[in-house]
Amino acid sequence: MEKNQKNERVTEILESAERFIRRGGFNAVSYRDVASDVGIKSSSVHYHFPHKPDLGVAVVERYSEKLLDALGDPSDPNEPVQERIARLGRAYAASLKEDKAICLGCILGAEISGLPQEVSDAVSAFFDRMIDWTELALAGAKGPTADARFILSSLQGAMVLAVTLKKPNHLDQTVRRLVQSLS
Amino acid sequence: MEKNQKNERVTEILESAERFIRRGGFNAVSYRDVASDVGIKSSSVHYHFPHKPDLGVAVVERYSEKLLDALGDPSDPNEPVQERIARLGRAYAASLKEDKAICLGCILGAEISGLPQEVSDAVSAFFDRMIDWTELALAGAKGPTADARFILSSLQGAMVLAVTLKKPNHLDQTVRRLVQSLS
DNA sequence: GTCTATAATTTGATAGAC
DNA sequence: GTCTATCAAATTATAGAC
Repeated sequence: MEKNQKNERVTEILESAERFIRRGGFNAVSYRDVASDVGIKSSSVHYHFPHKPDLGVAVVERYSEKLLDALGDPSDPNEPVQERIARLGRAYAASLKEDKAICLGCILGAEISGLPQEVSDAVSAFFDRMIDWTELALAGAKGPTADARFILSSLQGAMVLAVTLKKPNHLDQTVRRLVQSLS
Repeated sequence: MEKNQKNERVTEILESAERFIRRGGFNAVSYRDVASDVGIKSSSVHYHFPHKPDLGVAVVERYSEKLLDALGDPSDPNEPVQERIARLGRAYAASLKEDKAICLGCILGAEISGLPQEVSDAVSAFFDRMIDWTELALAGAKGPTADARFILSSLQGAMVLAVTLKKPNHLDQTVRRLVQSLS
């Protein structure tokens, strides 16, 4: 009953930090901004996350679990392969539209060589987990797009183009294209 | 003979700034870093580019012309469609391996909502030009991957995954996959 | 846990001499 | 064009009171 609520304040901080990062990258989040967003002082944020890489890693790990949780079981035998990949695409599309920002992994992946090591390691681990999920989802699927890395990186790129050109539909079209050529 | 060399110093500054941006994003470049990289003082950089958005826009525009120059004619009738797209892929792959950094458009596209307006406009214009080139290159090509935006965004995402997982080959594999399903 | 206060550094930017 | 000198603001981070 205590461990269950997982610390309310920490969650608020992580949610705020995630928003800032997803809009402008790791350098676009600051202790002051997060603090005033949450309604506390920056020193209080330092209490929970002493150094900035700590904050970054926690944001990535929380995001990773949230997303994989939402994706659910990749190998439900009652679900055709196409539907599994469509589900992956919908998860990205939903978060793109709700938050009007690209995937956390995508922006931090793009900045990877400028990140503190601990954070970049967490981002790599996130991608590894996404690849595992997608490989399971694909099972023995065939077709020109039937590759976990290809599907994932195409989705990442589609999000970048969607926000850059302000065409959120480009992501949906990409998902359709990827799914249709699976068999 | 004066206008031809286009100002040596300005070029050095832009090349340095491009390197910093491509490694860590727009906030990862600073007047001081660029200055010491080039061997001058930060105030001298301000002389050429008074405000940071000026620098950002100039970097993007130079990159855009450099890349489109390297790509050459998208509609040479002696060249099959597959070869045109393979050429596009090789251009990205070469710069990924040489500079060990992703495309400038990709990282700035990912950060787009955190950029100064002038810079984000320049990035959008860059993508528009790349889409134009690719549409011309595709002509009336058919196949599940025969779409300019799909190809471009898949390449962008492939670069992100390639640097994140430290697998530069992922980009080459993506190019192959995109090309093979064109007809 | 959160606050006030403060330190040390970095950043974008300007004034004025050469 | 480049320099020295300088600034105001922002940033990460810490010490200590409540």
